[in-house]
Amino acid sequence: MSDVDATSVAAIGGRVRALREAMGLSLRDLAERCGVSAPMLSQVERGETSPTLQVATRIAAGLDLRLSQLLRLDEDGAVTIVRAGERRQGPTTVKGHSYEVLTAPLPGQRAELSRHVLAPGAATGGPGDPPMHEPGSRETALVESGRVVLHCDGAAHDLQTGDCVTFDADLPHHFENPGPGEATFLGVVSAGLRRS
Amino acid sequence: MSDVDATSVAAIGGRVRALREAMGLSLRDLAERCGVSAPMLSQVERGETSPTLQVATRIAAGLDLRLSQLLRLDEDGAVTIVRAGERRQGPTTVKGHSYEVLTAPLPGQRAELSRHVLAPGAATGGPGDPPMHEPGSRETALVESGRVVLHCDGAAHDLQTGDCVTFDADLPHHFENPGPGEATFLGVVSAGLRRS
DNA sequence: TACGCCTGTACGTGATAACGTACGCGCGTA
DNA sequence: TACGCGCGTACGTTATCACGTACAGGCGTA
Repeated sequence: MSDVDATSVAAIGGRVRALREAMGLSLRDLAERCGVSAPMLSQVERGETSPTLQVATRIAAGLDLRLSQLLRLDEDGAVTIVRAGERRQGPTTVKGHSYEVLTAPLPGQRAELSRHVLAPGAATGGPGDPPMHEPGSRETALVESGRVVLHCDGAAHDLQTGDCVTFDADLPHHFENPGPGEATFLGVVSAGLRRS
Repeated sequence: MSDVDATSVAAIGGRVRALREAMGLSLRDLAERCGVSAPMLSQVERGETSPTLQVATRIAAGLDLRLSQLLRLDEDGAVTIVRAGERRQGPTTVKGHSYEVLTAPLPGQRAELSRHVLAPGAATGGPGDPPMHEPGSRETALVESGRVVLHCDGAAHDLQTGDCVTFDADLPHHFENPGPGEATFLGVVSAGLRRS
């Protein structure tokens, strides 16, 4: 049992005890309600053993909960906030293009949101760039201000402020700003087929 | 193992196999990712055994999920039917809230982008609303202007202009604008994970 | 003060989870 | 056609879950 697993098992155990006591039940009371023995419940509450999913489901039921609800009480990750000042700045490898990633770099992240700024005449890349996204990725871009041209798989698509485009991100693509003003757009990249 | 428990164990097993195959992984591939043996994974997927919480947590992690998310994919209530007479009239179903969907309503769309506007004091829904997204859905919201409070699964999260939040969209949630000014935010909803 | 009851935990035992090894099958290629 | 590889599952063994029984401690009451 690794440290992380141990923490998880112990956390749910403490939670079960807290909920049982809040309901004014003894170990034997809860045992009767959920069909799990009292000594087993004691071991679970003290973090001494990891119950099977089947037993854990019955314990949760005895507490008038679904198992997913019980687990959620001690999980992190259901809500993740990135404050305005915490955004990750992307490296500026191309002159006139800067971007920042707005979403957290977490495994549970299934869509990455980023904002790009293009100076007049600048582009996010070039025609020869290889695809930067895994197979099956899709991208949606929303032009917030200015004018942007999407080059995707050899074709050019002109986009005005407010326009929204979705395309296969695993094809060679880049954006450019024909000017005359600065252009900004939001990019939403969804994980490839392997991930969804 | 009672009938109900057997159904639950078998259900999650089928779900694990569906997700693993959708990710293009073999049993040995997933075994490496999550630190559970391949024969054990095979037994779990075939419903032959009930894994402990500790092992189930590791299996979920190998699928880039928290265990509660994995469980929710097969919980009752996953099928949501909106009867014709119950259809929510867009765009303004709640006073002071209006929104527009920015992405095209196409089958291949894996992230739906929408912009919401909330007048001071208005909300996108209420505490009693059922979850409107399928199990496994995730949502990202970027506050463009004003101040928004996300209520998700009973907890309130305060968001200022420029803040970005990602959360489990299959949990009961709604946004509200405490005022004093108008608030706008972009919403990105990623498709759920169900494969059957 | 002593007894009975309730409570949580220790312990022994049987059942089963979990692993490592090996097998069978199918497919691709030389 | 034969061989090697990848894949999923069978099987034996070990570790641990899960239970039943019993113990220890505390509390209330006669």
